[in-house]
Amino acid sequence: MPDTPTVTARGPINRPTPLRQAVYEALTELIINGSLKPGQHLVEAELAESLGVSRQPIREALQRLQTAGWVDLRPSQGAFVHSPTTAECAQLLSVRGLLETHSARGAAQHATPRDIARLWELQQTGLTALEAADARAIVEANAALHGHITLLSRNAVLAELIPQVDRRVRWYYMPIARPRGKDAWNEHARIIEAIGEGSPGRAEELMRRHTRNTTEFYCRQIAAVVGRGD
Amino acid sequence: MPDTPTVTARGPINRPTPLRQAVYEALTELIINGSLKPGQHLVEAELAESLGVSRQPIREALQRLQTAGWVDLRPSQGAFVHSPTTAECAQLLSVRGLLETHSARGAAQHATPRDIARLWELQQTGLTALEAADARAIVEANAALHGHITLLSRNAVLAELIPQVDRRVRWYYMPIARPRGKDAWNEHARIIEAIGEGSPGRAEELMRRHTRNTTEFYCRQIAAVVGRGD
DNA sequence: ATGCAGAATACTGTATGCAATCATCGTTCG
DNA sequence: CGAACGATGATTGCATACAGTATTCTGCAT
Repeated sequence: MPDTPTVTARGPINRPTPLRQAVYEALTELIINGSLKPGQHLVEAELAESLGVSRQPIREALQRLQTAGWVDLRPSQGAFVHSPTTAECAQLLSVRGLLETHSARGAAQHATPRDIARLWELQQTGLTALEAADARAIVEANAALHGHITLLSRNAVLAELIPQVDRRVRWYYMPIARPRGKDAWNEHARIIEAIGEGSPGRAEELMRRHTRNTTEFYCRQIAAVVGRGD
Repeated sequence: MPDTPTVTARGPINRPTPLRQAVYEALTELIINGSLKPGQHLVEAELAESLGVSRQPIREALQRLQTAGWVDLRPSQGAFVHSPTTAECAQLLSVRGLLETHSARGAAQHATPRDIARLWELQQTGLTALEAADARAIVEANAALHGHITLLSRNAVLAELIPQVDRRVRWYYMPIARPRGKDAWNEHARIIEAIGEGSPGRAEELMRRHTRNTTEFYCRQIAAVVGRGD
């Protein structure tokens, strides 16, 4: 590996991680895993004590949580965990599909053989998780694969927008939806092939169909859940 | 008008506007109009004194400015006005086109005759500004028209994402680009017609071409500016 | 003259304190 | 008995104060 210099270019880490960022991540985690339920009133003092910090980092984290759509911040009333509506979730899914379709096109235009190899690795990780029927690992592998495709599109704006949308989608659907299973990963394989061939149009179309399938899959599950009065 | 209840539903305003929001808006304005230049180091204490508030509202506003892409916040170093690259701007344009295309489709599905009438009003405002050759008014009318189409799509996620992208685009291009002129407004008219007919596919395609034209128009101007070494 | 080491400075990150506002509950009047 | 009013407790909004870190300047050695 001649491209391994004397100092492996680790990211400019070692920056003292600001407390507010740790708080931000802690709170998103608490929201995603359901410790903080939708609509719940978040009291700054409680969070501060619970996390062992002062109110200031909490407040700064809440600002970012609001713009990311995790909480609603009402003046003089405080923060409330955002309650997504069914309509909003459908919108999230359609927008995510749109953005991912675009990123697949970009990936097909910019990917190097090395990138493709990495995609196949991630695909294999997903297949392994699929065999083990490890739902958590499947979701994670799926996010990793889609995330890497976005990265390959070399589009900073997409890379910034998609995670915001994607995390919210996953947060809402995780409790009620099961991963799609083998079909999805077959579609992944064909998308990777198209990207590897450098066929933007083909990759775009395949991704469009893939996200459409995913959207329909989830919408059916929602309809079932809502239908039985849950 | 039977839908006018005893209490006209004015938005639940009159909430004491938090200082942090005023600061947020003041800073975006300062960035857009160039008082704060890209790459400039924003010192909290200076901003605080300049705006006559303490550092706390400044810090909270900076958090939101970061997630909105206006500033880069480096740990232990402070806030710097974001410096957009040419590549990033092209990406912003393409993503905006993507989102607006989607919103045009949604608008065609949901718009009422009353909504259409409003669109024609906005169109007329734009034409008036065009005749008066008032660049500022043209840009504003354009934003108003596109914004209303987004609103008609009844898609909260789009309504949340597009302004973020759009404002950054306008910020970067305003100093170097002139409005497109009559062509753009002819395209607008045809888009409104398609929305009025309730033809999602047609509205989508027209908007796609419109945004593509706009993107190319701006990219040519950039190339010209960069080409002459400015 | 130049490169480096060390201290001084300036700024950010965090904590705490106080005033203003909102929600809740008990009371009183119609 | 119901509804409006007022007091009280809790919570947010803002300001100030202190600690930690990065940058810069100065002086010295090479």
